[in-house]
Amino acid sequence: MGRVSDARERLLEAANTLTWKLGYNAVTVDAICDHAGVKKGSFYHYFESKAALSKAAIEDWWQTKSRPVLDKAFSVTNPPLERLKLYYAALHEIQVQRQKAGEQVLGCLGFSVAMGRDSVDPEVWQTTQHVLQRKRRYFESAIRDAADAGLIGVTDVEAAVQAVYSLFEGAMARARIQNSPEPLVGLYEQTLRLLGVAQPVASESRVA
Amino acid sequence: MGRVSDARERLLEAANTLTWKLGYNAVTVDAICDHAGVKKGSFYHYFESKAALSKAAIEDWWQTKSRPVLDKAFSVTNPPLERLKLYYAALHEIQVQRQKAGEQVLGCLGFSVAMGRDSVDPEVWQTTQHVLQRKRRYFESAIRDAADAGLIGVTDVEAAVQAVYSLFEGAMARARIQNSPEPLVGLYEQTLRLLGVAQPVASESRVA
DNA sequence: CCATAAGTTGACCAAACGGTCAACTAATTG
DNA sequence: CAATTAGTTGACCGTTTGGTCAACTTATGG
Repeated sequence: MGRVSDARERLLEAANTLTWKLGYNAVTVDAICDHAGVKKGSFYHYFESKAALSKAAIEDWWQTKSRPVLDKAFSVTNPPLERLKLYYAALHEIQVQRQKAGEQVLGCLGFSVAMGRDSVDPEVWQTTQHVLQRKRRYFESAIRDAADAGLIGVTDVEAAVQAVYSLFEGAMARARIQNSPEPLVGLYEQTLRLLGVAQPVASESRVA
Repeated sequence: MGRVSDARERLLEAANTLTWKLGYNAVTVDAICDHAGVKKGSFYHYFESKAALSKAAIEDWWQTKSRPVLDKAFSVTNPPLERLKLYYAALHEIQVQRQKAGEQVLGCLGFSVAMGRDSVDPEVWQTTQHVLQRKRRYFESAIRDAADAGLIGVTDVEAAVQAVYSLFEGAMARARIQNSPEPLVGLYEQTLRLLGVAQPVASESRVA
């Protein structure tokens, strides 16, 4: 009964687009409404508050944007290390496409919002934490699989997971800061180094 | 002539303390004034705008907080790789001390502000970019020195610098997000892996 | 000792903020 | 074809925002 509308979806999309670009605090309810072509009255018909919208938007982002890319790259049908390679390639491609289209390189939405911490609504922040955790598990499982298969030369697997994930998020964050996909180039090769995998062109190593 | 005052310094300090914690956008002029014990009228006696204060504060932060730590750790009297180790140890110690004091782990001020990009005043953002660049040069020079001394097993030094820096900033950012110094643990050992330096306990490596 | 420059104050402003609401419109379905 | 229900609208509210200002206070140096 009653009429139907996609205003809710448009609000979610607008919230993510703007938050990705500007961060949580800099995005106003008015701006989201303008971008979605929805009047403020309608906004509060769909969401209790700006924080409630943001929570739903981030969860939606994860389900519709992040997860599909992760699921595809980290499919267990791919060899463990190949999963990382595919994921890096996919993200690099996304950023390159954005740049070609004259848009900005924005890195990882969840990470950017999570960086806000105290200036972000606690529930929204918790949502980003949850999303980030789920993403990290893809890395963990791939690296554990690689370790089980004897593909990597690492004794402390947990430490390696942490390092690979830090390297990845650091590179993504720097890509945002520099507005360029450049920090993502060579990420896979560097990850192999962290994992103690010999490079295509082997290099000697000495004790410091 | 006229009277003297340290209000300017108090404003710089307050701006950095609050911005470090809350980010650029979430910090208000009123909050800075309250924290500094300065009335708003006085604020605009010293600074043209919030952006002007932030610019000056970040530059002050670099000169008084960041640089001294960097200069001490990256002193050329230390062996190249030891410089990185000392710097990581110093930062880790700072965060541990903060935690012990019941305060929050906040990572790198400049990086957090730079992540804001579009929501930050352009001149303020440029200032953080400049500071971040200067910090990165410390890494670069240490790693180049290590390469020249034949201490590392890496062919593409520039790529190694990028990776080490990404790993470092990623770990710092994650420490902020998790409110814990934990991601900084073992950073040096992981950096050695990136630089192709054999670990204390050597491990085999195979081709993937 | 007093002129003057430097510093301080609180009241004030327009704009922007998140949020509310009662009235209105239009599809759906019994 | 109602009656119901979901969706829409724009005016409105209190608060907070960055910023202004004229009047006031106080150390200093000539």
